[in-house]
This record gives sequence, C-alpha cells and structure tokens, in this order.
Amino acid sequence: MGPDPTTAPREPRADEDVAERLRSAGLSPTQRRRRVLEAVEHRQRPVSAHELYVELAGQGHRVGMSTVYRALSALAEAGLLHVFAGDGETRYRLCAAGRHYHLVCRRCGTVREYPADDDGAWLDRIAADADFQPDPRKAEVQGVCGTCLRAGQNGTAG
Amino acid sequence: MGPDPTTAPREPRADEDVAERLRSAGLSPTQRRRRVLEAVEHRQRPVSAHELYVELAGQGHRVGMSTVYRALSALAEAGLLHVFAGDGETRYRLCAAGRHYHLVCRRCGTVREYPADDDGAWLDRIAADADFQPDPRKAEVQGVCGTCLRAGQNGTAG
DNA sequence: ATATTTGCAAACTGTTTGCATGTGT
DNA sequence: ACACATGCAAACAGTTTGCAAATAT
Repeated sequence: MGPDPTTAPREPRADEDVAERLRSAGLSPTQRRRRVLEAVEHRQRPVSAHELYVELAGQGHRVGMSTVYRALSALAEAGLLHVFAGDGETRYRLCAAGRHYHLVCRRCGTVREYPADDDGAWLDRIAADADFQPDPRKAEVQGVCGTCLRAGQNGTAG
Repeated sequence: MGPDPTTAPREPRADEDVAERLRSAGLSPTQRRRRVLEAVEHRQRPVSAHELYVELAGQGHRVGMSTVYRALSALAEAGLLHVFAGDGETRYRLCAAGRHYHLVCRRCGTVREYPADDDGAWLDRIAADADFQPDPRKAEVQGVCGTCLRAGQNGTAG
C-alpha cells in the first residue's frame, strides 16, 4: 500500500510475482488482469466471473464485467487457470504445474489437486487398458471432502 | 396409438422396455418422454437438448423445445441419464448401472463407461489417501480415444 | 505515437417459466 | 373427469461483441 520502496527494494511481493506470471504466459500484466489473477489465486473453490466481479467491486475496484470475462478466458487459455463447467456458470481456479487431477467436493465446492502419480499411475493404466489417452489435467472426480463428510454425517441420507 | 392389443399381446418390444424403464423411474411413460429416452439411448456421445430437438423434428415428430428440456432434466434427475456440462451446452447420455467412471474423448466427444473396479479400486484408494469420498458415477477423465488418436497422429502435435 | 486493453450497452445463446390446451389413465 | 404433460412465447441468466475512450510501452 505504501509506495515507498526505501525499505523493500528487492522483495518479490506477491504483486510482482503475479505480474511475472502473466508475462511469462504471454499476457501483458495489466492492472485488471493482475487483480483478477490475485483474486482467483487465493481461492480453493473455483470462482465465477460474476463472483469475481462482485468481489472486485466490493474492494472498490472499478472493473467491467466483460473485462473479468476476458481476463478469465485469457488466463485459462494461457494455462494458468483450470476451467470448471458445472451448472450454468463457468468457474475458474488456479492451475498447478504437475500432473494432477481434481477432487471436487459436491457440498462445499472446494477443489483439491491430487498428484496424478501418487496413485500408482492410474491414468497410465487406463491408457493401456482402455485404448484411451487420458489428459491428467482434465480428470475430475466428484464426491464429498472429508470435512463436509464429518460435518454432515447426519444430514440428508441417501 | 392402436388401442387394440389383439395381435400384439406379449412381446416386449424396445418400445415397451423404454416405457417400463420410465415407469420404474417414477415417470409416466408419455410418448414424448419415450421418444427422448429412445433417442438418447442410441447415442454414444452425450446429446444436447437442441440436437435432440432437431433429430426428433427431423423424424417428423412434433415436440416443443421446452418438452425436450423438461424430459431430459427429469430423466437425469431420475438417474437414467448422465449429465455432461461441457462448453455452454448441457449434454446427456444414458447411464449404466454399475460402478464406473467416464472416459470422454475430446476430439469426437464419445463417452465410454469404464468399470470402476477393473482398476484395482482406484477410487477407494483416493478415499483412504486423500480424505475424500469419491462418487464413482461422477468421475470423468478427458483425453483422446484410441480411434481418434490413430486417425489424427499427424495432426496438431503438442 | 501506437497497439492494447477497458467499459459500456446491446446482442446472443442456452435454458426456464406461465399459462392455456392437449393427453393419459 | 382429473391430474399431469405439452407447446408456445415471453422471460432469464450467463456470456460475447462492437466500438469509442483510456492505458501501457
């Protein structure tokens, strides 16, 4: 917040990190794009364009809806964000580097990235077994996360 | 149509099968619903409401779009159809009985159901390992099927 | 100075809904 | 007869797009 780098001359603040990331993804690190990436980054559950718009507006930032949409699309296309298509709204979430697939909780919506190699190369087995070449980044398992499971043991049984 | 069962008393035609299925799903087997279920049933790749509408219209059947939407939703809710959320359009596909997950081909759109037990209970491993209770019916792996793979070996390398 | 990016508002697409009519039992 | 399913058209939600003003390099 204090634009006085006297005492912090070299420290790569998250801010700069984000800009860097945008740059190496081939996107000019404009203020809006940085804001969007930052906002997405801190979330465990995928976020929709509208949610983001509201959040940014709530922080006093003037951003147009179309800008949010455009930023999100660009970031996704650049491989920085994962896309989740669920009911009607498209949602986005930060995308990690390694081979992994997604564990998405049906109750709280949180998405966890599960290393695709921790499970004995399950994906590779599919490749051989089913004559199918899986994309580890596009594998998704829905279910209920432990937290929600314990929280709602007595909920809607079925 | 012909309220005269004199000559066709006992034969379980596919038609009746479909009706039966609807009934046991708690849905009255109306003509439109039967048509929709039949039309979905014969497809390997999930179909959208609009595609179905066009197909039915092409067969000379008068069906309203909203009816198609309503039928599809009802069938999905009854567990007879799987829902695929991909880009913008919701798509539906017949849902098999056993534990399985989906192998969806990014190129041709075909979805194959892969028995969830053929792979050493991968899903169960997740449950224990990641503190997450997976829903076998809601697991989806995207990739490229063998057919498309072989057909387009020289295509867009990447 | 020049190429991008942004915001706005209007256009679009896929989907849902109210209501009168038609259909199944 | 009666409840439910259907069709139509209008309403909606999410998303995209054209274009002039703002911004970045």
